[in-house]
Amino acid sequence: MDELGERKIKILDAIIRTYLETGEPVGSRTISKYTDLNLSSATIRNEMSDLEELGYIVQPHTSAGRIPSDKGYRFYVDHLLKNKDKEISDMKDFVIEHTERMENVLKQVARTLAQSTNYATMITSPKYSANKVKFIQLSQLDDNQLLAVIVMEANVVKNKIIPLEEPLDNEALLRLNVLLNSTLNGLSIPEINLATISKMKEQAGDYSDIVGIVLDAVSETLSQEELEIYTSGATNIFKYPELSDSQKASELIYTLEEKQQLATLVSDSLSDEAGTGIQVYIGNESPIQTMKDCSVVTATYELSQGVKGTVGIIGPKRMDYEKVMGSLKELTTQLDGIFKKPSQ
Amino acid sequence: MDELGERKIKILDAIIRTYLETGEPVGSRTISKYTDLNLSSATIRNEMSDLEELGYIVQPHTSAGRIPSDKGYRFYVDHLLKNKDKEISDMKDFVIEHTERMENVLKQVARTLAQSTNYATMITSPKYSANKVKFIQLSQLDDNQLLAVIVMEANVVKNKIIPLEEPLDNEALLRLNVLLNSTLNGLSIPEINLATISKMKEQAGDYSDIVGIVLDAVSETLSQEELEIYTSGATNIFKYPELSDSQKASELIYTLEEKQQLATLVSDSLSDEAGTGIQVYIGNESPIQTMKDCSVVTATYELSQGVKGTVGIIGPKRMDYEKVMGSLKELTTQLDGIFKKPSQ
DNA sequence: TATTAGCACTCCTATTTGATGAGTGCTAAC
DNA sequence: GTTAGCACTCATCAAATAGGAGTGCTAATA
Repeated sequence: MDELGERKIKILDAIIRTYLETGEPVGSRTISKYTDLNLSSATIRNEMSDLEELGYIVQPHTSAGRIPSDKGYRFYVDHLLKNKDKEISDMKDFVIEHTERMENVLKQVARTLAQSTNYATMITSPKYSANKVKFIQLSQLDDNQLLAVIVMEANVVKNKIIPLEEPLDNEALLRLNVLLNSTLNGLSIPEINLATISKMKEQAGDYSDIVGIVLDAVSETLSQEELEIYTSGATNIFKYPELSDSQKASELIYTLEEKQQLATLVSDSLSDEAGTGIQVYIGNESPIQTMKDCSVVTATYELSQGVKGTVGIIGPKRMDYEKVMGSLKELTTQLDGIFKKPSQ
Repeated sequence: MDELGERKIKILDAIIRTYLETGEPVGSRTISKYTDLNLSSATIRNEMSDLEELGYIVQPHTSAGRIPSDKGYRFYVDHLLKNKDKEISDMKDFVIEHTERMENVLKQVARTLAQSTNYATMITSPKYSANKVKFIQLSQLDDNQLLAVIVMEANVVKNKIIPLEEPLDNEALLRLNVLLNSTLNGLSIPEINLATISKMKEQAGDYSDIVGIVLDAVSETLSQEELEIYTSGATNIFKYPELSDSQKASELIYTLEEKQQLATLVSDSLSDEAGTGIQVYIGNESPIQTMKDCSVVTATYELSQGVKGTVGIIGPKRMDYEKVMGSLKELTTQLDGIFKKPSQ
């Protein structure tokens, strides 16, 4: 970091900012005019030569201007980005009806974010692992089907239909319901362990096998922990020529469409370290191979009680980091409010 | 149709089949050798000239071979396609776990179909409008929230959380449950009309306002009738050069990602006319503007009792119609079985 | 010593040119 | 009615060419 003098830093900053705008390699003459350093292009050339040797910029080919390397971007993001608190005004299109199902809210968030940033976006459903069981109910659907309804603290409702050999009588159903609720309510998923289960089976007496089936279904349902991922704006990548060739575009869009790989961005991002909850992956820093020519910025949004999700933006390396990080910060604070009301 | 003699038809057939394979304009010499007509290229040329005048084929430019026009493709699909009952063997990769939630099954179907055809695919959730209410249950979630669970005949479960001013006592809850079930069970959505509703409110007595809220919620939930559309294999279009340029690819993928426009393919397809339930849109025949360079083949799958959905394949005009239509026919019959088991 | 002007050099990009070849349309002969 | 022959068109490709942006180096300058 200190290997750079103040002047070199200014020049690097200028190079990167110019490149972010134009996407073209930037030459010494441009910098000479762009900055207020009042230096001739020749001097700039010397400095640029140094910067290249230090690995902050690279030349796509001899006699071309310079473009930032991953290291350059990294330096820019870490040290040069002024986190001027973005005018919040232009982010107010994040007014989202929060009466809808969560699924729709998340889709809408992804879409809005994609439209306002012109990058591809992703958002995951929140992880409820720390969430507690609030209410369980078994009902006799018909002679050989049982319906289990499970409600978690955050009002997330899950259903499971359980096939049955023969119908349960009313009394048994009642007993099971009481048993399930009294035992499981208030427990989070990791807290439902073998001991709890065997104790329940014991108490169920004649119906222990049914309890077994039900418990299996319940735990299966709960631990499904389906990390839903929603993406939007995949086609925005066509706005950036450096990502638009068939090969790259196809791979990238495929990754966004198939989604599983995106999950790797989540776990990393949830292990938040800095204060902001914002992570930036530049080029090969990303765990996803097909995104080596992209930058990915992820943020963690947190609802109540450790219920966390991830929202991310995928764009070219020369993305507008300032705007993106501002948008994400803004969004994550807003998301908090959106989920206050009951939703499925 | 009868404007074409037998020989012209044979030549048109040969042109189209050759073009489907190669994607290149096909010349008179190729046809002269390819067919068993034993005609010289010169004769073929004359015939091709006629075919062009009649609008079945076009020349991309002077001194290029001919490619089929939309009219040509249409003729091919309507008259030349031998519906040889495809060897079913190679379609057996449609083994799908049917224990999963329907949403996942549909996603999986779309994915599998995309992989096996190398085209983009879409599938809609089935329309349950003709489906009947099987079971309704209200439960007291906590002091000011009611949980409504509605199960339809096909075991589709819906939940709705209803905010409440003050808790209901147990007896009232019981009465409401009985009332709801006895009145609504067995009714399909269109059958729940104003008369039914006002009658229910009457019977509810003191709780008529609560019944109102519940009914609103129920009907809202039921009529949500969200036509979910799932797509897959969007990036397959990059396998066809004629669709791969940035502009077209971007528009197409956007349409597939945003999905609403795809709904227009559904309503049309549901108004089935031919016996097969398979519809083919060639180029501009499609209601979707961005698909003017594509062909779209849709099929209607029908579960029990008028519960219908649409599955479709989007590819280049020179798609393998035989294979595609075979796959769809095969798939729609198989889908029938897949949903037999309970699913959410 | 740091800066700058000047210049040769590199190499990307766009444009031109010409050769090639596939394919056609037409005419005349079979 | 069919075919051979031939002139013509036009996309495609490769090589050649010119232009220009930008560099690195050297020598002069403050």
